[in-house]
Amino acid sequence: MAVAFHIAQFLEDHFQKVASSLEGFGDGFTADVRPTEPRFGVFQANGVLPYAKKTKQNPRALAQTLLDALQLPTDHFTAEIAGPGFININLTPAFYADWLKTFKDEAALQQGASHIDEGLNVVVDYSSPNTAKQMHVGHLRSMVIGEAIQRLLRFCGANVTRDNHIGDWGTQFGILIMAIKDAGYNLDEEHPNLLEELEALYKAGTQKTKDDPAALEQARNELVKLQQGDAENMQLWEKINSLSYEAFESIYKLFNVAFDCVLGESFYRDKVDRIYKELEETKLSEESQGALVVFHPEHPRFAKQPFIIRKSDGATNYATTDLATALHRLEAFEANEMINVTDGRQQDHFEQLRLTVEKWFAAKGYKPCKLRHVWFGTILGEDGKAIKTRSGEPIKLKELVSEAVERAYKVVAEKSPELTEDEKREIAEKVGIGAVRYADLSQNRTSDYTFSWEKMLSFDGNTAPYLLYATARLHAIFRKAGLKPGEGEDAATSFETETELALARKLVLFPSVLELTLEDLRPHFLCTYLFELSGIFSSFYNADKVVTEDPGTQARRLMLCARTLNTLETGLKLLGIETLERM
RNA sequence: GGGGGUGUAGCUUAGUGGAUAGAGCAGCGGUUUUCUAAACCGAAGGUCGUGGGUUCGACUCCCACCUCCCCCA
Repeated sequence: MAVAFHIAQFLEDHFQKVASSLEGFGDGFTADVRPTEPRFGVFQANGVLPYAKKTKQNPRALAQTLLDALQLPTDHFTAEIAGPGFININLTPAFYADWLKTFKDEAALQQGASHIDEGLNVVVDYSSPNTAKQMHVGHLRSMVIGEAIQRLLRFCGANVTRDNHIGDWGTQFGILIMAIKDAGYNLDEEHPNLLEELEALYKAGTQKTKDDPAALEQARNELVKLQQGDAENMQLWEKINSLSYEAFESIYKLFNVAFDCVLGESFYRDKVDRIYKELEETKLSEESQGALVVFHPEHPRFAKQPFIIRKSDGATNYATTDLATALHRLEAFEANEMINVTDGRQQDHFEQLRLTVEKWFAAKGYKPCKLRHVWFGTILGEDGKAIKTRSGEPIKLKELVSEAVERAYKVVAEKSPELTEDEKREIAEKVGIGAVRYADLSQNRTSDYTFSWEKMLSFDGNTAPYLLYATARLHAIFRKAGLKPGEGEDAATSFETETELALARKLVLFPSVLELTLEDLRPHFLCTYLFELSGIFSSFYNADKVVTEDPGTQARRLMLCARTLNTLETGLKLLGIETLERM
């Protein structure tokens, strides 16, 4: 019999199948198999309890009936009834060995996971900065969480389009173009700090429009000219955008992020007429106080609170562009799912968008598409308020990264002075950026979290350095043994010690964690798992010597090390974190 | 005013209706002639914001209230 990748799923299916032909069980029964605490076993089926209650049967007797009928292969599973009617399932050392031999490397894990989201065409919209501005700490979470999510989906078999929806068509361009012209600023010259300078110009321009009504008028004129396609303003706008894109790329390179599709809001500006036409003809939109809006009568709030798709002055807005974007994604990518990764303040907007798109697509007979808003909380400073620099500006990502790398470098230089300068630099970069990234991903995305250099760069606790250290130690074992991971396992004897079994147990739970992480697109579940795995490995490492006299013992421990390393590296890769062989 | 989020140990936090609420930091006590001690082991620390309710079982679901954050007018 082939070894199941997702053991909990396999057991669930098996329980269900057996129960369906069993007296005492009927339609409402679900076995509810899930990982449990080590002291109870590997998995626990809780479903008998509520079912017995519902059908007025004795839960323990019912559990016994089910257990008798299961006929699980005893060399692989042991099961027993506990407490009021839980069924605890344990795995045998032989099963662990079989599973670990089957799912031996990243390709095998991916193969196992690939059916989870097979056939799903999903567009993930993340990062999405505005041009003419530098990326700052407010852009961190969307980029980091979005990247992790798209990697997870891809790993699990989805056909993913990574879409960076750039804010390149805002009203800020009126002021900016005015300021550029006033200052005689030449975009064709070399500007090492271009975006900083544009930001300064924009700031000065904004102030000017506040002080001087003539300037405000001028800014409006520049915007109108741009929107009408004035050659000079278009050229300025294009230049600003292309230079902004270059700056974004340098950040993406640091964070190892790339996109399949990079389109600005401007791309959709000739596509909004169709939106108006279709929403009007399907009677989803209506005029309200001069604006074109969509109400959702079935919704407690959006029955009254309008989704404004054309303002009373005729201007389009985010809603219009987002609707056009949804249509484009449906038609260009045949998307069945669209994911937007933004902060939680936009929940209303995306809920209205979702409702509108669902009704609109249905009315037009388009293929239905699931819109998901993956939102996240705020990054707080140590004072408990949204993080800022001392002067009150958001922290630039560029500066955040240099500080992270610099801080990591200091630690590396102190802890591992024997490494070459190049090695220290490389380690500092991976540890620094990995730390920032992991700090963000390891917490529930819907919570706000407190940013702390000390905590994220600490080598204790649920941090990137701790996980990276575990991978470095694993590499060291193989280096010392003169083997590659995966080699030297043939003579493996049966897992024996408590720490070996604990490690094996954790390793086979990887698929359950993938499933959990994917369900709500919450990467912190994967982080918690990797942290726990590292902890169990560290205990094992401390208790059980790998390179040892007995060939059978050494072989089986090498196998555990190779799988732990593979799981850690695969998991970290899914989070977008680069791993190390030494640190 | 309406809505959303949040509240768990001194601090930062995890927790899928399931058994005795888990971690990490800080503080306390141990472990190294042994594959990286950036580690490991142990003890201590909790009326899970408050009050009700549903349930065999509630940090988890429902209702009310309170705190802080945010969104919409």
